[in-house]
Amino acid sequence: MSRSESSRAQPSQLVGQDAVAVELSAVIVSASPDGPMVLVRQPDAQSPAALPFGPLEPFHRTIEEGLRAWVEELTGYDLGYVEQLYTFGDANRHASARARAGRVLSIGYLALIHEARPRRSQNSNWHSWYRFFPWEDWRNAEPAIMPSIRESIDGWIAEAPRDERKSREERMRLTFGLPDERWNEELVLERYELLYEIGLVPEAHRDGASCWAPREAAIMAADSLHADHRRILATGISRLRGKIKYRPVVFELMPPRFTFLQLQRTVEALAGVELHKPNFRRLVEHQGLVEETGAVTSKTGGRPARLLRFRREILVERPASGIGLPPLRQRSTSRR
Amino acid sequence: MSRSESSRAQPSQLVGQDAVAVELSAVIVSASPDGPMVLVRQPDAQSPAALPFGPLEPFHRTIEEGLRAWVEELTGYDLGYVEQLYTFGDANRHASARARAGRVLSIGYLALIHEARPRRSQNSNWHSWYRFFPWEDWRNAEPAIMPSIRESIDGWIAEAPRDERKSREERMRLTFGLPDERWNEELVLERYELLYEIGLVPEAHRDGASCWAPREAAIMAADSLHADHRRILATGISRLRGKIKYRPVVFELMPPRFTFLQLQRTVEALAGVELHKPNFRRLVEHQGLVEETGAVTSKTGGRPARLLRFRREILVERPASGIGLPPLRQRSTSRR
DNA sequence: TCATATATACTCAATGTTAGTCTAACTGGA
DNA sequence: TCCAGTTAGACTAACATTGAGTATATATGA
Repeated sequence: MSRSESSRAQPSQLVGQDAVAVELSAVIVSASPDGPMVLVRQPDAQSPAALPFGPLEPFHRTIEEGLRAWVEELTGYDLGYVEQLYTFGDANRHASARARAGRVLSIGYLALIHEARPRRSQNSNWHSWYRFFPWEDWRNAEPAIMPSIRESIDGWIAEAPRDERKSREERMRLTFGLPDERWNEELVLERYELLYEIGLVPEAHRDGASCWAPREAAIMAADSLHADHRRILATGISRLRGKIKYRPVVFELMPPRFTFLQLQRTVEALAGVELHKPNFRRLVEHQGLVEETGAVTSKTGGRPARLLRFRREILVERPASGIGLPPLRQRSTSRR
Repeated sequence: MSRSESSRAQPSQLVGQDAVAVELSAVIVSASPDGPMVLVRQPDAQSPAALPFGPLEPFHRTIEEGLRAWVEELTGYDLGYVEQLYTFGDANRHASARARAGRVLSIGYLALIHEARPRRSQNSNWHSWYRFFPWEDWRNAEPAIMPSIRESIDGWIAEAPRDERKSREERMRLTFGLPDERWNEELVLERYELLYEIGLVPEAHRDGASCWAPREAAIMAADSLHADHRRILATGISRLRGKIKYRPVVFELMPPRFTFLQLQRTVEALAGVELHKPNFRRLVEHQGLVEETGAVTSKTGGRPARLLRFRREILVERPASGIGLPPLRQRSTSRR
């Protein structure tokens, strides 16, 4: 910080800095009967699995257009709904940044599509996102991996220096909700970051972060991804789990016609929690999010279900309406 | 798009691209009795006013650290609460990008501070953010500038090609809430973008965008800012207005001790709408956001008010609790 | 035909919200 | 000293929303 203030603050001074590589990565989500899926590429057996990504090129008119172009080229998908997630730039979290001692900015995007269309590339595959975050699926019961996570975190808390112990306990309680707190499904990124810091995910060791846990402890069923792509994916899941509550984005994932239960199962799959059926129906009806097509389907097993369609008009009527998961509502804590 | 897929998808390919300049800009907000303030710099009489900004440098360990360093150097403020807003990269919205035909990425951050501390730099000044967005302050009445905005937009709608007319009308209704819809205070960015597209803000002409309105129509009391800084500011206001509803961020702007009414006035100033006093008090009390200090103050005019302090514990108890402005609650639209 | 599975409708208590009114405690000026 | 003005703070009734449960309808398949 030696140069004078005024000489640095001018836009023209921006030119001379070291080259920055900008990488665009896409969390492309779809919903299948088996749960929420994310598109992952593995160009060849040597490379690690990765989200579809590519560098921002000079001819891309906007960042989003650059992302769309890369996804189209790599996977054949023509994206519909797209939103920017976050720009990451930690030097040490990116292999190629470490290798060339430069900086890589990683701009993450979230895209939602109907899975129906065929994919072009042999290298792209849909995976349940719970493959990468097995501790995030609480639909049926506590995930099988939770006890071992809890045990590791308990160890990390126990070995804390005295002054840090309480804050570690609180961080565990906040993110993983244990033992007395409820599960907050939106804190996907916060949970991942905690596991990363402790060293329970393999990429923490790969990145050379100073970890509490030994590399051997970091097995975990969770597969890791190229660079910071698992972090970007966590950001995408967090964002989507939050957004379905106040914007009608689920419908980007639904087929043109669907039943109430299909819609509920999709929301549950995304949020990783189960919902109360009658209340869910009432909410969706009450908000004017759907309308009947008149058709019914008998493929559901029992009584035939009405087929619904999304009321696109709602987007201009009340764009703020969403699905409103009950579990996240605030508990009042009266403190008179 | 000519090179083969696999050769482009590797991280090592990121190196060779054209230099990208990365600019970090800060929307630094504080609350004064006169309303919400934002820190704006004007290095010299020739330069346009700008948010504090500077390039990302190789020695910045993270993007956020780079931002903090720039703000510290330019303004003397040591930022507390900071969050990333968005990364902008439209080629034509940035003067220096046009000048050198390269790309400028603009990463915007939002920072909240107590105004109390003195500022170091002569070039930095606090301005009400409504100076840059006079149409956003609906606390007392409809802003004085609204009629002329409405008139211009009406003209833009009237001159639309037939097939586009309806969508223009809906866009106006959504963003500016007229004539029948209610005002949605969160759509700051959407409103600004509409005004930009129509050509009612001077920077649209400066950027050479193809505008409906002639340059002369774009006077508007609103002062413009360097590059896309007014867009970044709009993003920051939108984010903050949304966030006070579900996170206790207002308290970052409050002094250590404050009265209920001070808190309410601050929230109102940020949101640009007025609130119902008894309900606001009940909400804040009920959420456990504050506790009494035991002290009172008589400086408020009438009956002495109790001085409150923020309960920091709430951050670990329920980080999701916020102030919850009534005007944005959803209206039910029953459609049985 | 009956068990079973799913779809859909209805109920009810608890809780939260909206929009008010009413009272309390201070200041400053007639 | 007393009253008008001003702000603080308590209370309430009407209404809407939510959480959790139960009951009924219409399919399939043994």
